[in-house]
Amino acid sequence: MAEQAGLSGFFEKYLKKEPLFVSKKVLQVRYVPDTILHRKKQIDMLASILAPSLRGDLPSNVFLYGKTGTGKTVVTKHVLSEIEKVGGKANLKIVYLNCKLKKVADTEYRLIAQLAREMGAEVPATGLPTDEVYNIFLKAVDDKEQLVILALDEIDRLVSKAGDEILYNLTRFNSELKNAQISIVGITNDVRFIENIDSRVRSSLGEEEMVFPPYNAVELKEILEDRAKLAFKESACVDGVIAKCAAYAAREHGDARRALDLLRVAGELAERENSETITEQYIDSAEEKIEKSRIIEVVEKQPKQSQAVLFAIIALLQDGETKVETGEVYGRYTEVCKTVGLAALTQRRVSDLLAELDMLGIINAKVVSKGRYGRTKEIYLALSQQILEKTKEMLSKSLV
DNA sequence: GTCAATTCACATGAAAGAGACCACGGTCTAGTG
DNA sequence: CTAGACCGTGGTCTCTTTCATGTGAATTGACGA
Repeated sequence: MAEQAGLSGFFEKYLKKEPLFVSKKVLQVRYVPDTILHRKKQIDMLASILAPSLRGDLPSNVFLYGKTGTGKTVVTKHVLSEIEKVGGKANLKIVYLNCKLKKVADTEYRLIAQLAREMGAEVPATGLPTDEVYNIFLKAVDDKEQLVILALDEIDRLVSKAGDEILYNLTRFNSELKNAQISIVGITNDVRFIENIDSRVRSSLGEEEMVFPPYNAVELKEILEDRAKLAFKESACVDGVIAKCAAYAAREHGDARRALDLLRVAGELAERENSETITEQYIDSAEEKIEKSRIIEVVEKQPKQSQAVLFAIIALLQDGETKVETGEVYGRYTEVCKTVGLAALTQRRVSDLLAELDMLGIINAKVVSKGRYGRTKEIYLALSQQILEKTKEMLSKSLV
């Protein structure tokens, strides 16, 4: 009974309390703000490149470069939606696709299938030959006279998985279409992306190029202030909180997305603790929380084999070493497999799994040559002690 | 002492196989009028 | 007669294995000073 009273007391207090957030969605990744700060130049440029589409002329293909959280996606979405608004005529079709989305557009087949769906055709998830899907797509597009602007976000992911043939095919579309025309906006995080691409494709796809520089701390601060005004009730943020947030994110190559995440989580934490204001201390906890949940989530999603490899690494490193080598890991890994009842993979495969873990930022691996004693990867864990404990706990549970 | 050859312990690439999934078309089966 | 169940074929996708080739510097051994 006492517990219930406590609970209803809690709810009452919760209701009485004025929420910190006015609008949480302003801080979410998907949110496209009305005014985009510090990207005026890019917006103008992209707009002027794409403007011919309003008159029914084919715009040049564009390539946008920039690290994560530098506003590429936001700018693109913004410009495209403005174009859609102004040129609301039926002969302009705008498709935005994120190639990173698993199961949607991360292979050649899926991308084309998804595009075809966007154009109103029905395509099964699998089972058809790829060129068949191409035909369906072409037919759907060419159905009527129209201009299609294709925005492909994180296109580098697609190419790294599916090869650059697909880009070549995309550029070829226009010559096979009678009624419609297609213009492509490619967005990539990888600055060297275009260098590694077939030259035929390069010239036709990269007619125009734009680079998005990272935000610096001052710019980040202004962006955060702008959003915070909308997101929180007045005077929710203590002085210096936003600056700190910006500074944290600026350290990570000026990633605005991360800065916003940080602010949002800090707000949530503050709210949970019934704090009237967001103080700097919440930013610190938010930073840790984000990191922690990111790691745990990533590790959890790994396949069993990969988890076993990570487990082996952790086990080895807890034996007192600060670094381990591929060979040692493989040895330990086979033992882990034996005790857990998992079929052990070849060393070749494990080597790839290690590379993946490295990519995910869970371990740091660096190739070193030790002369006569061979060439190997030196592997360090990239986790703080606290996160490590949690990860290990999770792993041993999941591996049983 | 110097220099090129050797050697280690993997890294890195390419190709191909296995197994899960799925669409499509043909055949079989049972239910219906 | 027909709708639905049930194959077989042929396709994609992911994860692996197999086979090949690459690689950077410590070590070695030949050589000349």
